[in-house]
Amino acid sequence: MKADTQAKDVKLKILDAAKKLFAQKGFEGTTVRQICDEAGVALALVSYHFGGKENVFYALFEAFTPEFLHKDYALAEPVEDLLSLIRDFARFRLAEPELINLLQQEIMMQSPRLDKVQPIVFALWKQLRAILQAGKATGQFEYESLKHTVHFVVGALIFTRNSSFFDQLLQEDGVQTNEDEETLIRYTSDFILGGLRYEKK
Amino acid sequence: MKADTQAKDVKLKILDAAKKLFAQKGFEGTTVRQICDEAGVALALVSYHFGGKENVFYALFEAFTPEFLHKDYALAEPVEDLLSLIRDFARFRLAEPELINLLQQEIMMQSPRLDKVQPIVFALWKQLRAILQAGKATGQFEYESLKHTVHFVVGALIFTRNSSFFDQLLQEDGVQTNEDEETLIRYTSDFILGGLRYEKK
DNA sequence: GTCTATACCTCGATAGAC
DNA sequence: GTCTATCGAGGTATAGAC
Repeated sequence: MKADTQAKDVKLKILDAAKKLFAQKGFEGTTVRQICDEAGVALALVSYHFGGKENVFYALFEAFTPEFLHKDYALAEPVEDLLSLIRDFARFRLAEPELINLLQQEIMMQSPRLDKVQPIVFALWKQLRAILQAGKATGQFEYESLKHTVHFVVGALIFTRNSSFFDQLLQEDGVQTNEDEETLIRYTSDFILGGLRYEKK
Repeated sequence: MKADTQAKDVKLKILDAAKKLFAQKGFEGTTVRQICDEAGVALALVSYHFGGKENVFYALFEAFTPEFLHKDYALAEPVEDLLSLIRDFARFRLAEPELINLLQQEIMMQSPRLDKVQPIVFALWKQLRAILQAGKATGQFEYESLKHTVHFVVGALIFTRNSSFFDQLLQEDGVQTNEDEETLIRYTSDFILGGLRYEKK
């Protein structure tokens, strides 16, 4: 019992460290040593608990995959559904920026590890795709290419991040830092709905 | 003379191979051996011609940086400027998808190599930022947060790519493959201008 | 379960023949 | 200028003490 608890703590410490480092330096750019140092545990424990660096990666997504990915949007109200999806995704991105970051890297480089993670992302994007189709059918959304529109929406959703790289360039305006979750969601929804030519009633 | 020509060929072969591999597997995930194999040259030549793997990376961006980044948009006509920028970027992305890919990876993971490449990207985004501001001043663009809007636009611009990862999911509709450059540019412009609530005259 | 010490491999870079 | 052979550093994974 006590042993189990200790093990869980260590596993969690490793996962947290790996999440941070993978996002920062990529999977290949991160060493097991760095992970264990960051976690404050011995080098051997990654292999002991996970069976290798690669399995840490997979465990990361199993542990942190959000529940909303399994949610089924009704498609009866495409606008409402899209707003829900934007909100769900924005919240996940705010809660787990490193995971989004890492995922985006892996997608970009078509990593071999993607095979196992693909279903998770696909679930979300298939829903987005269905919502966009439904919205076009009801005449509420206007676009020509479904494929490209999914790209645009995903791009807008995923790229909105607090990267110091950007902030260097972009901080120097209205100084509206510390905006809350709801504000960010509104900005995102406004832009995307505009891109879909949805007219607010 | 002949020696120079040969050297140039080898350097170019290495750059091409590195471009492809870096985009595919990331900088850290690519080995010098892989680069040389892909280029069909001996292992030692990366060090001989470039002085190390890291310098191959920098040479890549010096060699392939597009001229339009140095273009100055007039800002008298924000809509026209934005359309030009979208067009310029889309063309670059179609011509050099690997470079965009690699750049995005590096940005995501805030790589130490970014310091030397940062100015290139900043040049473009600063222009985008200025155009968005100008368009808001003339009342043609409508948005609340400049910072987030830049994010959205960049996201839409950068994420539109022919990735087999996406196509798996998205190929199965109108079967409008092989659309040309102009069509892609129109889709992108339509979405972004919509997001900015620009009303076509 | 956790640690240290180490085996074994592959990395980037270079020396030296051609 | 280009090659092969090799060095030293640093990678992952594991054996064995505690």
